Amino acid sequence: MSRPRSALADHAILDATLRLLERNGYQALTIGAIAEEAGVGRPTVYRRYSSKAELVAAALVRLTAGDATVLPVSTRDALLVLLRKTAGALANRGGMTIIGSLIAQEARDPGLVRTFREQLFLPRHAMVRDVLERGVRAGDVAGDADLPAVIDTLFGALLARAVLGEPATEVWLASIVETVWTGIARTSRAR
Amino acid sequence: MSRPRSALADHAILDATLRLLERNGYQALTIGAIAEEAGVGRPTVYRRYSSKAELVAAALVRLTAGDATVLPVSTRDALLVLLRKTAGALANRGGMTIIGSLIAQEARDPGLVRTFREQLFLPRHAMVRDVLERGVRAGDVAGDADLPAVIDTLFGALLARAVLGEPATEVWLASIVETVWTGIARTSRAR
DNA sequence: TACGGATACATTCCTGTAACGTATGGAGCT
DNA sequence: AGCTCCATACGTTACAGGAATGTATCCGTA
Repeated sequence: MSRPRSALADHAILDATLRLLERNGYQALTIGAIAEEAGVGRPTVYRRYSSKAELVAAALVRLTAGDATVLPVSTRDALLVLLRKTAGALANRGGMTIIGSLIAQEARDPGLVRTFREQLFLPRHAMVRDVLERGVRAGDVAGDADLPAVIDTLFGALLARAVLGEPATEVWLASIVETVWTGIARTSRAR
Repeated sequence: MSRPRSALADHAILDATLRLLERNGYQALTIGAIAEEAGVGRPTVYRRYSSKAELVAAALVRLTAGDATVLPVSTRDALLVLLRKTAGALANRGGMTIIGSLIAQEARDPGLVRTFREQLFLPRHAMVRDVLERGVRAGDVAGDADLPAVIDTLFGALLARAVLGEPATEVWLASIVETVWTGIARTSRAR
């Protein structure tokens, strides 16, 4: 009734959570460290979130932040743009640290992992799916192509690269799209 | 020089480490829990390994265990077999828990992550690469195909599927190989 | 003789809550 | 609009509880 929660503290806490999550992963995250990083008292954090999982779930939602990029008309170029964008999110910041530590949490806290998938993965999947479906209608993409499989290979390549610890360079991104686009079978490559 | 270390305890410790690693991930792993799971005193573990990282690194080496499967002559079938095998290793046991938790450890312990890559990833990559190169020589695979990119898409698809929390069914495996093999571009699919 | 299991120990870290005094902003009145 | 009031948030500090670490000690054993 008399003093509202500080929106500034709200923001600082979620921000600090994301920073530390990228740096050290979920398991190494502590409420105390978050409070310190946010320049906030520890009770202030406990006042808002009753558990680390709840706090992280709230922080993940902020990470979505749809940029709404304008995509090229060419299906292939659109795929490249989307892939490049995701690669940026994975590499610049400790994206793989977040993903890895959350996946490892699956057995102990399935709910958190579900939030993570819904917030970070499904939106991107949907975007690629839209592009592919548009491609099918436009005649760029074969009508019998298995779209979910294509999406898995494209995003998966990013994951594989990150797991190997090598950066997703522009050249590499191009060859991934090229590979998926064209296939590798001799007979299918009209050159 | 009078009493040798018990090889039985050696085995039990490494086994217990792997079991707990699959179940809870690296960060949640504790020396005490390992000792208990192995039915061994805690000092017995400390006597062999001076740190958790060292112990896990030793355990990862045991995980390699080359089966040396006989591969089909058809390049495409060989890829499917290799993929299926890796999918089994990823799903049956908490493979993704191990991978995720180790990747999240990259910032704090790069050495451990390196061991993990060398022990678990590079061997499998090499096998796929061999199959692909054989395919190129046999004329199955286009000579200008980007082999590293192909490997990334194949293994990556497994990772993507696991991150999404969906099982890698036989049908799904087939469509991944089909997709990478054939490509998705309309003009390149000779049907 | 050194290992093995059991137990004990000090140390360190995180948790979750409680207490304190300070600051802040909405409600209600003039 | 300007004022006072007061419930409540805030930061700091402190506390008890739990858990893991790494080492030490004991005694039985190969």
